[in-house]
This record gives sequence, C-alpha cells and structure tokens, in this order.
Amino acid sequence: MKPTIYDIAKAAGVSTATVSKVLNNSGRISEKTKIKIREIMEDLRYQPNVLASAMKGKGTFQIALLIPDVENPVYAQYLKHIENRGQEQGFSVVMCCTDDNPDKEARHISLMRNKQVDGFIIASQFKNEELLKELLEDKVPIVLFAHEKQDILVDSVTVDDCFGGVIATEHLISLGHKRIGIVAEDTVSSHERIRGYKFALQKAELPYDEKFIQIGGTKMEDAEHAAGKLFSSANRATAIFGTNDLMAFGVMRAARKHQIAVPQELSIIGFDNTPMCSIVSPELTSVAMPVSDLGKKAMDLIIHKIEGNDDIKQRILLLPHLVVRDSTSAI
Amino acid sequence: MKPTIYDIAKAAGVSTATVSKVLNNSGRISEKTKIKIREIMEDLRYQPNVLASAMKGKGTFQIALLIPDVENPVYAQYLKHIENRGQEQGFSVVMCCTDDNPDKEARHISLMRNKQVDGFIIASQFKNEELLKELLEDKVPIVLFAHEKQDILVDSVTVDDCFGGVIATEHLISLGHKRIGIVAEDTVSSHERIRGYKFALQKAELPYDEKFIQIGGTKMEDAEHAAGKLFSSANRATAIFGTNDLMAFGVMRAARKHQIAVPQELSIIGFDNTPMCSIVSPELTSVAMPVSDLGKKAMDLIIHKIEGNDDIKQRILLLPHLVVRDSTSAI
DNA sequence: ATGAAAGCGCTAACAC
DNA sequence: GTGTTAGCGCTTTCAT
Repeated sequence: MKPTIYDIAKAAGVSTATVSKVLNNSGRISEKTKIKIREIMEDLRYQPNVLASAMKGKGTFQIALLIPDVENPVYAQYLKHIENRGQEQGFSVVMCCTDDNPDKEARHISLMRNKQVDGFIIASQFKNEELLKELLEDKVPIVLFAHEKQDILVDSVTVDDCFGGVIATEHLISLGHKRIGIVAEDTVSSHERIRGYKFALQKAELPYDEKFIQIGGTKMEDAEHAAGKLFSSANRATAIFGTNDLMAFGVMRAARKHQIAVPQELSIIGFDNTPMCSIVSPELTSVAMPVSDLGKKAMDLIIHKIEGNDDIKQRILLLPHLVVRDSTSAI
Repeated sequence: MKPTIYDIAKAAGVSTATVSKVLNNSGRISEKTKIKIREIMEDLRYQPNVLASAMKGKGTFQIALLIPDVENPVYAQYLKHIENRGQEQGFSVVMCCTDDNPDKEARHISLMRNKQVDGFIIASQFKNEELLKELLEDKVPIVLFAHEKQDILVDSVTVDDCFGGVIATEHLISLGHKRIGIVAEDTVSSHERIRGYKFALQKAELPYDEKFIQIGGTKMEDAEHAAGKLFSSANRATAIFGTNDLMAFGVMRAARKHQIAVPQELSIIGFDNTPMCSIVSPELTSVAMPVSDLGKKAMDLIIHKIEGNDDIKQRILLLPHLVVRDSTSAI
C-alpha cells in the first residue's frame, strides 16, 4: 500500500498534524523534527494524495481546457502552450473537445465541476451564454481564450485581430498593392481582421470595394471557390488576404488552377502562422499570434483567479506580428 | 454552497446511505423513494462530488495521456480520438506533454499518481524503462500507444508499421517503379516501415540496394537534404518513400529545387496521412493509420484494465491503409 | 513546538 | 427497504 501521513507520523513518532505541517510548511515546527520527517518521507517514498487535500479545500490543481478541435493546428498550439505553462506552475490541464457543440460544452462543464477542477479556460465559441453567466455567478474561475464576449463581464486573453488585419494589409500596401481581396470565414475573429483591413485601406487613402470581399465557409474548398470568384472579375485583385491560413491555402490552390503565378501575379497572405506555412510552396506569408505568450498569460490569469484574487476583470489583448515568407512580393 | 448527499437526505427525510444507493443504484430501494430522491436531486441541482467518491476507492475517471508534442499533427490526432472515446465512456483525459524528455515523463507520472488518475496511456517514447517496470509492478494500469516495447510485458495498441511499409512499397511497385528510395528518420517505427519495404521488394523479386536508403534527422530540412543526396546519384530512384509525411514533404521540396516534376519524373509517398497531405501540391499519397480505431481501442483497453481485469496482457496491432492522391503515378 | 480531534462528501458493511 | 456507522487521507483549529 502507498504510505499515508499516518505511516509517516507513526514512523516519526509524531502526530499527523505535525507531518501535515511540514508538508505544507505551515505552523511552527522545529528544524530537527522537520528534517527527520522529511527523511522518513523519502525513505518510505511518501507521496501526498492530492485528492484528500483537495477535499479539504485546497483545490485539485487541475484546470479544464475547452477547445473545439485539437486536430486544428491553431488549437493544438493553444493547448501546447497552456499545458506548458501549467506544468511550470504545477497545474494539469484536462482536455475537453467540444466540436463547437453546445451540448458537449455543457456536459463537459458539468462533469468537470463534479471533478472539482479549479477553473476553466474556454477557447471554444461557447454559444451558451446562459451557462456562462451561471458559472460566473457561482464564482467559478473562468478565462476566455482567443475570443471575447463583448457584452459579458468576464476575463479574457485574446489576440488583437483587428491589429492583425491592419498589419497584413499594410504589408500588402507597402508592396505596392492597391486592389486587395479578402477571403474570410464568417466568424467574429474574421470580421475583426476585416475591420483592420478596412482601417488600413482608409489610412492609406485607398478605396474600399465590397466586391473584393468574400465571406463564406470555413473549409479550404470554400476558400478555393471564393477565390475563383475573385479571379473572374475584371480588374482583379493583385493580392489576397486569407483571414486564416486555411483560407489562404485555398486561395493558393485556386491560383494554381487558374495558372496565376504566386507571388509574381498574385500575393497571398494568411493568418495564424501554422506550421504548414513553411511546407507549402511558395511558403506562405502569415500573421503570427504570440501563442506562447497567450498561453502563458491565460494560465497565469486563471491561476490568479483561482488563488482568490477575484478583484477586477481584465481583457488582455496581445499583438500579433508579421512573418514574411515567399507568397507576397512587390507588384 | 453546493448541496451534498446530506442536504438531499435531509430534504427527503432519509439517510445518506439511501441517497448514495440511488446514486449508484445499488442495494434495494423502493421505487417510491427512488423517484422522490431523484426529484429532490433535480430540484436542488445536486451534483455528486467525484473527489469524495474517488477517495472511497471508486476512481477518478481520469486517465493521463503522455505525448511528446501536441503540435505534431500525428499526436494531435491521437489525442483527439482518445479524448473522444473517453468522453463516450465517462473518462476525462489529462494532457501531459513530455517533449520526449525523460525527466518530464517522470515528473508527470509522479504528479499524476498523486492526483490519482486511474491509468496511463503512454504515446511517447518513454526511454525510462526502470520507471515503466516500477509502474507495472505497482499494478498501475498502463497502455502503450503507437509504439511497443518488444522486451517488456505491457499492453499496447499500435499500428502495424511493417505492413504499412509493405503497402506503400507495393503501391509504388504496382505503378512500375523499380528503383525506390527511402528517406527516414531514425526511430523504431521508421525501421519497421523500412522492414516492410524490404519485404515488399523481396516479394516482387526486386533487388535491395543500400544506396537508396537515407536515414537521418526528424526535420523536414533533414529530409530535404537526404533527398538531395538521392537525386545526385547516377541511375536515381524513380520513386521515394518518406517514412512519415514530414519526410515526404522534405522530399517534395527537394524535388522542386532540383526541378524534378512530381509525379511525372518522381513519385513520392508519405506516411501518417496528416491533414497537410491535401494542402500541398501535388497532394501527397500517404499511408493512413486508423487513428480513430486506435484511439478507441486504447481507451477501451485502459478502461478494461482499470476495471480490474488484469488478466492477460495484449498487443493490439491495427492495419494501416493506403490513401492515393496525386504525388504517385506510373513511371 | 506539538497533538487531539473534527470533518471534507461519499461509500459500504452490517444491523434492523 | 432503510439506517448506523466507520472510515478514505488529509487539514486545521484549539489545546497543551
């Protein structure tokens, strides 16, 4: 059997209270007994049972991470860096894949509460606002990751999508492009990125033209199709901003089919800087989120809340940066 | 405060034992009280505390999954399907990224044991055989995933890499290729795949030639470089088998640099069938593991062990299949 | 500086 | 059918 504090106490000829105190180094214990107890713990290979201590209110040191789909490299990155920081801080992360399905979200949340995780990092859309509010009311530590709820008082760590749209567009503009198309999926983030695009155009005093904007499905095929439309119009765009890498890959594929040379005849830029960017040819220029910092911030913030600092709510917004590769060039 | 069985018991005018019994529907309880108690639970939104029940030996319904790096799409897939099956069976998965670092492996294992996870699915190399044996001795439920230890008595769920090598090679042979190169990383799986390659050659009575085999680093650049060597030799290979997709991408890139047309002048086949296969151009033919089944089997097996069936050890070997795309063609 | 004891929320053996 | 009760392994007042 695994030894318990009782075994240690008995072996050391002290009470369990004393053992517990050296374990948490709380209370006042003489150096001597402290050392002795530590030795005995080593000898017996004592490992405290986190469950028991959790039951006394110390927490499980686990947080639940809700994401739609790990297979999506963007989310895999989130997970990686969140887990990584958790590891450093002694917190484990329990994976909850939601498939963007509100029922699954609800089930996971409920299950995780029963399992007494200390908090939640939510990186899925989380349509169920009722549930979210309920959690917030129950003072469950929550951090929204990579998308905020504009209308709810909740902590969040996100990337500044609008700014990302700005730098992507400015990069293209600086290369001399004036007719810049967009291929986007219909999500909040995408719309923010498009907002940045408009902003940059305006700043450069370039006209904004609806016909350059294609908003559609989330799959590469959707993007491919959308790009096709963009190509067929007269006076077509010389550059296209895909609001995520997958969109951009769809555009690349369409260009190939239409025999349009990238980047000579068409510049393409993506968003997310997934590992695939350097695998395709030409390598894809993309806007990179500071995923590692995002993950770190999110974990730190949730721990902060777990430790009882339910002070002020905060929205942390990190800035993305540009990674120039071979898919963009001067006109 | 969250209600406990006590609250339920009091509200129903029964003892906690009765409540516990309807919770686990064990023992004999009259339909009437059963219904009544259930109602009260609903009303009070009672949620059992898993920790408390775990302390009584019922388990935490958590399993720890050790993988080297989630960012690698292959591992992300494993995670996805394992989590998925866990969800169906009421088990959560705790993520442990090891970076293939034995220290991290050991730390995770120790931490997870303190947190009382019910079992481990290990999908990282796990160099630390001492530790593994120790766990096995302690009767900790363990399933090795995607790589076995030939010399240790432990359950495992893996794909038949050798067979994968066979079908990849046979595909190439059936297309008329006779000089087939290999670009591989130096891992157990890769060597198995190469073994399959040799086997297929032999079966087709084709000569095996050392000079076609390049074994090197795990990065795409390594593969690119290795492919370069393969190209420079006289009477060069007409097809190359990359023992995983990344290797194959490296080969594709080298081909592009050397102006060798794929698949017209060179057929390329990968292994793992990662999502990237359909993003690159030409789309990559690859050997696909039945990841979903693998994940399911692994989860089912670990649950089986957790439930106390420490009967016989088993090695489950699933067969991969070929996914033909555009990177391979007749000579 | 150390210990006794109560109890976290639940389960299960045993009693009635 | 239902209740009593003794813990699971730990923490934490409150005594001493």
